[in-house]
Amino acid sequence: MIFDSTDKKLLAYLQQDSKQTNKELSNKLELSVTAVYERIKKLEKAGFIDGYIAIVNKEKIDRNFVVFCHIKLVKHSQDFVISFEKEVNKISEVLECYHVSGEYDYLLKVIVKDMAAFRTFMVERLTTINHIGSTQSMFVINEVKHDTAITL
Amino acid sequence: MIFDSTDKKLLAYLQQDSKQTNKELSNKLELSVTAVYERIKKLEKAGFIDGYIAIVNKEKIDRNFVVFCHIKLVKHSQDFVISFEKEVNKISEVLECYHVSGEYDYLLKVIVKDMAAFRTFMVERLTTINHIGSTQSMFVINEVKHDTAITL
DNA sequence: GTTGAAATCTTAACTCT
DNA sequence: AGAGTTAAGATTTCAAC
Repeated sequence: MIFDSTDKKLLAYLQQDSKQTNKELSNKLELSVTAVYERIKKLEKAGFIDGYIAIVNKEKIDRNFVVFCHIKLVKHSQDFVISFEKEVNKISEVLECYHVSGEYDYLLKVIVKDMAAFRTFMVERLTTINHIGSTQSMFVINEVKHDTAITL
Repeated sequence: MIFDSTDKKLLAYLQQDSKQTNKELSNKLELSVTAVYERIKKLEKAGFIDGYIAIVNKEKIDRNFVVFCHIKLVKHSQDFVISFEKEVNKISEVLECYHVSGEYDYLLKVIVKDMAAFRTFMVERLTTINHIGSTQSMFVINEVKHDTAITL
C-alpha cells in the first residue's frame, strides 16, 4: 500500500482531533471531500488506525492520582510470567503494564482517586497476585508532558 | 452539574469508541438520540471530555520501539526544573514526561523506530539538555496491557 | 427527555483525468 | 489508480413541546 506525505498529514490531524469533518480536513489538505474519505477508509483498512476514542479528564472523574509501580517477580519461569500477566490484565486500576529490561521486570501505570485508594489497591488488589517478589512505587508529582499523537 | 450513572456509561462508551453514532448510543443507553446528544454536549462543556482522537498503530508507522527513561537532575533549583521541563516538551520522541517521587526525578516515555534511532535520540536530543545528572533506560520488551479507557 | 424537521455530513456510484 | 462531481441516505443539531 502507498503511504505518502498526504496520508502522514492526515494521520497527524486525526491524532490531534478525530471529530474534524472530512470537509475541514479537505480544506487543510487541499483535496476533495471524497479523496479525504477514501484515504481515511484506506488507512483504517490497512490497520494504520486502531480506533477512535474520547479522552476523559482525569480530574473531573476523580482519578487524578497516578502512580508508576515497578514489579519484580520471585521467579521468571514461563508459568509465573503468564499467570502474572493474566492477573494484571484483570485489574482496572492498572491502565498500562510493560515487561521491561533492567532491575525490575514490569512497569505498571496505575490510576486511582487518591493515596487512600492507592493503599487499598496495593493491599487488596496488587499484592494479592501470586509470584510478586517486590514492588517499588513512584508517585506522579506533576504530569509535565502527555502527548497522545506520535509525530510522523 | 449532575453526573449520573447514565453519564458514566456514556463516558465509558465514548472512551471505547468515539465514532459510534448518537443513534447507536441511544439504543445502548435506552434514550432518545437528542438526549444522548445533549448529554455529550453537557459533558464536553463541563470539561469531562478533553477531546477525541484517532489511535494510530505504532507498528504500521514504524515507531514500535518504546523506552522508559529515568532522569536525575544535577540540582533541583526551580530554574533547573523549569528549564528541563521546557526542553523536554520540545522533543517529539518524548510522548510523556512525569515528575515523580523516588530515586529519580523524571520518568519519560520515548517512542522511536528502533535501537539505532534510540541511540540517536539519546546522544543528539536527550543528553544535550542541560542540568541532566544521570539517566537510566528501561526497554519495553512487551506491552502486556495498554488501556485507553479509565473504568468509571 | 421527547418528537420532528432543517442543516450538515457521510457514503457510494459515476465520471474524468 | 486516484481524485472530482453529484446525489441519496444518515447523522447531527436545534427548535418547540
